[in-house]
Amino acid sequence: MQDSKASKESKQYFSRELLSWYEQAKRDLPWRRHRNPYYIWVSEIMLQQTRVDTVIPYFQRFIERFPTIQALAEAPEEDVLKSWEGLGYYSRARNLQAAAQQVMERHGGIVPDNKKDVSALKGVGPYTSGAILSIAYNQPEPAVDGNVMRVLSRYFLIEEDIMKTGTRTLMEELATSLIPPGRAGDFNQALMELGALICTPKSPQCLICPVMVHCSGRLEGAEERLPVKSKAKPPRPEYRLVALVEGDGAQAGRVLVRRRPDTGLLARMWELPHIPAAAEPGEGAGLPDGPAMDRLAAALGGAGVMAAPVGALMEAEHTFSHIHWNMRVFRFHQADGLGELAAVAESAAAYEANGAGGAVSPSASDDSAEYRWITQDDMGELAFPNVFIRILNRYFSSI
DNA sequence: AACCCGGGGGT
DNA sequence: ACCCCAGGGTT
Repeated sequence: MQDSKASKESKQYFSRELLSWYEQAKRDLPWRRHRNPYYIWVSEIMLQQTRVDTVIPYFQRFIERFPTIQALAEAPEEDVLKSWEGLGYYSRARNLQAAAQQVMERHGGIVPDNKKDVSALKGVGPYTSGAILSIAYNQPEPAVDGNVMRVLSRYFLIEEDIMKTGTRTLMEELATSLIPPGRAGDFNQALMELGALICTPKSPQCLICPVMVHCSGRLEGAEERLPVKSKAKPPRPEYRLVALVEGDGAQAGRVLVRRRPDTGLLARMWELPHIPAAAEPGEGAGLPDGPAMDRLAAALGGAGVMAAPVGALMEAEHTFSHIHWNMRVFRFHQADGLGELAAVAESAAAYEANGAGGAVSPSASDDSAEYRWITQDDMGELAFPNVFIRILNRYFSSI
């Protein structure tokens, strides 16, 4: 094993000094105020890929709204998604509620305290199961996240690529061997706390680090170079045309939104209607405004909404880890006048005649999405990804 | 073990 | 522009 080079003394020193440092340095975080397994579970799900400072206000609102596992299990999914709005990775919210229902049905409303049952909860993987078992139940399970891999790779001078599965297994074994008897919860949190406060990705604060004198990475001058991490694939660009349709008549003052499908990217979130601009970047991305709006109008017509183009509104971007959306937003006005309807029908006909329709936009028959006309106030009840909140807020504040 | 999925904020 | 954040799930 890689860590066989590390002396027993070095490991004992590490665990002892780290724990001692944590006692006086630990932050006062909302989920640390009680040892409530539900709070710890919720916090660990929110903390997946998300910084502590971002999570704190979300955690407090979430616990106020869903104080118990039962309350969460019985809540409308819409409310749970709304409370997650802006945090990202929305499947975490849907999985968390599904898992709360699992806990109600299979475990009498009590977060299970064994690895098999905790790991079976939706959205709970190796890291989160270890975190729950150690922090909530003080069981000697490792909780290896990005912080822990950074700290361990530096202290023990581990050069393996942390993106590889085998490296995480190695880290889990090492982390387990470091847990002081009876102190699993504090020790795991201490590791992560050190990574968050001292052993940071860039410019680590080695001079105030409680374990500096035996840190192999520091002694080798390698702390800035570690951990070794292979680069991820760059996100692929996608170009999308977005419609902001202002309502007319009975819908005056409202904007058209739709709900995304039950599965896949941003599942069940609300958004402005949009269509792919082109298969090839450059072709449709540079489409002149007129043809772009014609294509959007035709797609809206396919969804049963007659709308006349007003003009370009703004551009927006949205980055996922694997996709980068380049969005051009166009303003439309709901058309119920005959003249406008004729114009829409004409552009739709031209669009279909060009044969551009089938591949890039839903036809009337298969666009089963749910559409709604909303006011700015209605945004308070529906969960939108941030990019659409930005667009909607810009629009509503401009009129 | 490799690969895919997936939002946002800090610097 | 780049980094990376208290990862999970599927194949």
